[in-house]
Amino acid sequence: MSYDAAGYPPFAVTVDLVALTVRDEALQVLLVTRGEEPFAGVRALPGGFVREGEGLLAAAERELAEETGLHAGTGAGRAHLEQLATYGEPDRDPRMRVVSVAHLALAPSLPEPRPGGDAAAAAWLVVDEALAGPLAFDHAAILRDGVERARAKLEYTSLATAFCTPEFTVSRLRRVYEIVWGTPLDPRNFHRKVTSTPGFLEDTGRTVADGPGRPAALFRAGATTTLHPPFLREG
Amino acid sequence: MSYDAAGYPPFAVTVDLVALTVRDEALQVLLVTRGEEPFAGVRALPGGFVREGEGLLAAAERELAEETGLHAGTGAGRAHLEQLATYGEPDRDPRMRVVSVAHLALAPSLPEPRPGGDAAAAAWLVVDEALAGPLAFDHAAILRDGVERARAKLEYTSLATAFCTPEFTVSRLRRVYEIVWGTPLDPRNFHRKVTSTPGFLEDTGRTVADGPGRPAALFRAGATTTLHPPFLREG
DNA sequence: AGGTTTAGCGTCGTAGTGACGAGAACCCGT
DNA sequence: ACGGGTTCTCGTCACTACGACGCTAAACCT
Repeated sequence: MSYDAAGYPPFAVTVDLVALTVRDEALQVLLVTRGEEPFAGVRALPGGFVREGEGLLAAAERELAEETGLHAGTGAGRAHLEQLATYGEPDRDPRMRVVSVAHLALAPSLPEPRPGGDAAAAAWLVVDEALAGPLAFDHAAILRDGVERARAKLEYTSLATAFCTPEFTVSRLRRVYEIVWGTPLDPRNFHRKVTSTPGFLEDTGRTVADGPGRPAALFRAGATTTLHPPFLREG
Repeated sequence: MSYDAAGYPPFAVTVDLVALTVRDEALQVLLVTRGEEPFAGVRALPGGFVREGEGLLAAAERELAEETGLHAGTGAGRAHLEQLATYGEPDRDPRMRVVSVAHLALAPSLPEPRPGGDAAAAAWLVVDEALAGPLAFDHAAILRDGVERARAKLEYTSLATAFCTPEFTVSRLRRVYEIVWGTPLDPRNFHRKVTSTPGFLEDTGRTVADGPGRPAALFRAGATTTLHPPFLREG
């Protein structure tokens, strides 16, 4: 035991980011490739040390901006950001005792990420493929927890709109649900559900024609954050 | 900035406990009275430093056992324990940079807590009264988050049984819901709901007579952890 | 014995939802 | 121009879940 003078063991505290988006009809996660040991060359969640005088959410916002250029909040070019869980098993990092506060970020489809920051090449990967391959540290478990959190929150919150651009159609929102949940949904029942939930969608009055078929009405995210009644999976 | 040789600022990491129980027809929380500055004499959530080589959940289990004698897990004399959230604003502790991983513990009604451990006198307090008075650090926010987590999880999990003894009646379970949610529930509809949800309750075949009225059937918690469909508040 | 209290079952009306039909409004190929 | 394909949107029907509430069963109390 090497407690310091203050009577407590020192820890390193990091934030890791589970940044999810819906791209190319698939749920994708932002991963970096590690440049140094341990796990050199292995993919990992983006993250970094929390700085002195910096809050946990602020550190996650900084990491998100460094890796993607996105800022937290709601609105155009903004991503949803929330704390996910904290991982601190003693042996999760072979170098030292690290406690990692994982955060979940949800964003609309983006162009390629900027490979800036201290991280190596960052790229969006399909979640299933990312979980099939090796991930550094306990990041596979963190990613699974993040995906499950996102899936669960689609049920009882309006969080799916965080995967959409500021204005979107009902079918685009339905594709988000289908892709994140991995199950097909009836377009007519889905339309009835989301349009009849008060405060979920806000009509812009305009329509867009995208490919064949009747043009769809354009909506914005409404003020409601929690869905009553919820929108449950697997009847 | 005083980064150490390894290139990261050192943090103290603690676990704090939001231990809830239903006692005397009220939702109560375990609080200690601080013996030293800062906040000497002020009530606080029980907690302490995470030790070297000790996991976060293990540290929470240790704190829970020290303060209440309860052990985590399911079954007789066991409490439900899960991670709640992590609080790490730079100024939350005036002495040093502390990141606190809060945990939520739910337990059946217990005798008075053991005042052992390094903490001062520990006692169960009604949650509303605890929130009315001053609490140390950001513990009021942590307590609010813990109570809200418990209320939300009663909706879609069988967690209410964690507030009950291993064998209990339907009306006892209903009282748990009513007390935690703070709303009265129709006994007949509640009875229909919980007995018709497969896997929620397991009949022991026995009954107990408690006060006036027809004896009630005794149940155990079933294998189901998630409720389908959920049991929603405020229709 | 009769009143009170709680447990447990049943009934009725309504909201929510899955399955599905059908018209509306666009695209495209001929 | 016109018909076929595609998607959006509204509607119908049956079934389930649930809130409100009546009623009987089985204990306790005086």
